[in-house]
Amino acid sequence: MDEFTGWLLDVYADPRDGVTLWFLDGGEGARLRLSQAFPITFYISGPPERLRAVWRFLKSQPVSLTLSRTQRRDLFEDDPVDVLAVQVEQPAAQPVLFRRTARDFPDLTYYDADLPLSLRHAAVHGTFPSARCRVIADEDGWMHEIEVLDSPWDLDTLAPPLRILSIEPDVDPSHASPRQLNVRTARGIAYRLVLEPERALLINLRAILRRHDPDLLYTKWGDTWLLPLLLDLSRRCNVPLPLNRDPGLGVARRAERSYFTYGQIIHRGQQIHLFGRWHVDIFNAMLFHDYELDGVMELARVTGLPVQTVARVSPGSGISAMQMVTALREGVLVPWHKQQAEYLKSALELLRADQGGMVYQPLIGLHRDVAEIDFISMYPSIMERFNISPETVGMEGSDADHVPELGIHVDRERPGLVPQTLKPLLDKRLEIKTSLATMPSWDPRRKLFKARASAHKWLLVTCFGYLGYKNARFGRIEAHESVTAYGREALLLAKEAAEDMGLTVLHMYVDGLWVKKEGLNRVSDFQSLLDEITERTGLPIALEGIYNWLAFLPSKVDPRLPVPNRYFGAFQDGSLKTRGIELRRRDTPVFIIQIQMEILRLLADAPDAGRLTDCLPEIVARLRGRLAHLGSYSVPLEHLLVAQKLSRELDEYRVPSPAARAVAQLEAIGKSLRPGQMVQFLYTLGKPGVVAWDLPHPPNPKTLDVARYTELLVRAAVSVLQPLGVDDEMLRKWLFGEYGYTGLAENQLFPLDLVAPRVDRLGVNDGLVGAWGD
DNA sequence: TACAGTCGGGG
DNA sequence: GTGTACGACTGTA
Repeated sequence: MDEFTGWLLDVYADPRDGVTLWFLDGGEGARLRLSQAFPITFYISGPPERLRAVWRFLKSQPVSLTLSRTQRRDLFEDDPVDVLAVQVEQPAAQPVLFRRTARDFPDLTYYDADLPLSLRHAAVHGTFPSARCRVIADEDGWMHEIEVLDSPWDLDTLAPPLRILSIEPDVDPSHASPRQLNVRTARGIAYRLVLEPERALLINLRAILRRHDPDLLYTKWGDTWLLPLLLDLSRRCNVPLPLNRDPGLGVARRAERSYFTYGQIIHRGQQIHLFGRWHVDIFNAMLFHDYELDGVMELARVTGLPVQTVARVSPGSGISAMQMVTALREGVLVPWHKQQAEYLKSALELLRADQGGMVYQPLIGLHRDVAEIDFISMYPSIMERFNISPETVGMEGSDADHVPELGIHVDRERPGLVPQTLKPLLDKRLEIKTSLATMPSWDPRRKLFKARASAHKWLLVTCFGYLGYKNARFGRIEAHESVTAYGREALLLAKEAAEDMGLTVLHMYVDGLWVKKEGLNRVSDFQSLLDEITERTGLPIALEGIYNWLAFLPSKVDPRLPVPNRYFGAFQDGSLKTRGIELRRRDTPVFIIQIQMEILRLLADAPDAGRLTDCLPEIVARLRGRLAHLGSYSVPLEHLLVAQKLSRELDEYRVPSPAARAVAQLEAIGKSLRPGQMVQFLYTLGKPGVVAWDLPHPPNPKTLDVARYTELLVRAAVSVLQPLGVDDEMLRKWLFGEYGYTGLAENQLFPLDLVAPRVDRLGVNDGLVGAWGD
């Protein structure tokens, strides 16, 4: 028997026997492959005669299994339910057996049937990717004991010394033909491998893989281009390529797909998963740019999902995974999730879709010294504090709480499944943020902590969608309604607190409010309000910042109407916050974004926030410069690209939108794009008015539709100058007239706290801002 | 003018 | 195998 301490890298069902676990030995640095017996149980309920039938069916299957009758707890039932327990000896055989059973007995109810193996292992042994473990194994490679030594909730953990090999082509393969691969180790050893001749490429790459034996292949376009290409070449040239570390297994491919979630279409390229080694394609990973590898590792630790999985899924699946582990540990049955795609709504979708969050009508115009106060992780905090969970809502009890507005009760006595899952997450996020607040800027851990905080943020943001959605395993509509009801109440309580202290509430939006009072403009001035709100609501709250100036914009359709989420402002530290304006949209060309940002920067850096109009001569001069650039075709074409996401197949477009015309050009040369993929194009003169990027011949800059880009520029400029009293006509005169900036008329000079004619205000509403008044 | 198509949101 | 918020805004016919 051998004992060692090391990091767990991976757990997967082995088609040969049991489960395979990979460890990084902390002592010698060896990578060890161990096996473990790990039988899997799933449960079936239904009428007795049907259970007898499925019993006979299962007995006839060529799978080693044990059947028994037992009772288990269904979260949605008061009493334990009678179930047939099916224990399958070989974990790799279970998914196949289950699919076959569900196909032949679709009328029965299945539990614990479709759970990722790593979650079952997490529930039984407390394991998670990169966990430090003490392991006892025999000479034949069978593990006899495993003890997890650290916790995913620890802040300071010893990270495994991973060997990382990054591979990327010299150019983006969807836009050009790569000629070589740049291969690098984390220690800085670099190789350049030309793609042809193919045999040489394979032999070189094989040597590199053997020499460095990486734990992680870190690629660009590895899922969608590189690994499929290498696998294909390897087969054709008959040169085996050890992409897997586990030599007995082939790589796992998952097909590309387009699917709907969060109200929009998403395209996922095909995926290549490896065994005994991770493959992460940073361009096929959702939100990767937000939290990078550190965030991926953190997601794997807290969710228990494999690294290769969390690198590619939305964090929402992570919350679902955590709930499943909680259920498994508590002995609660996990219902079979029939839909594979997740039709979830984010918090913001839900608050608009029905009885949702509080949305207020802001006071249009420019305001000074405004404080923004936000509830921290509002909806998760509410779930945790008020014990909101599918099984606690609607339950009367000795310690039941009354949900505001709804007239239903929430049982506070027994911690719910969802709050139980959320509590450590909320605690850890708070701990991370607290540490970051006191961590000096030079501390090397800052990057790691920031990435972790970002990963946690997304986990918490998406968890609300799972609670509310009826297709979620542990979803229940009353639970989600309770959360939004508590949320509205909290915001109203906060508003009352502010008004009781003599502040004006300019705006409220779901989990934040904007307040001001003459003479208050330091952080300490608002401390008593924060304390008061915390006191009244019991929820954590923070001062997002104090704006030197802040503008709430009117609707372009009806200038009398405010838009709840179209605003921008400059905080006292000089940073900007913008919502809803052109620079926030991903279909806005970089050229336009830069200009809008430049204007905002000038306004944010203005020495006197009370005289922002003093910036106008400089702004107009810069805009004229930009226009001259545009007119002389000296703006880089990349900066003029418009990128839009395809919402449908080309032949489903009923109107030839610019994006559709660009795709048609690409189709004509054999490049087809799937729904959910981005198409890039330039606006050009004449018909068809656009030219797709990625055509074989670069577009002629002289064909650019300068007038159209000018239009976009003026529009973006007016959006941000309008609160200073500059309208479209005025700006055009200054930009295209002989004299340039000629000044605002006396009566147009911007006064402090300029406010548009006041329209009626909206209090609590039904989530639909447009539903009030005429 | 009608309506088709795209966008955001969270920190 | 499934399903598609809602309001603001822009573009086409």
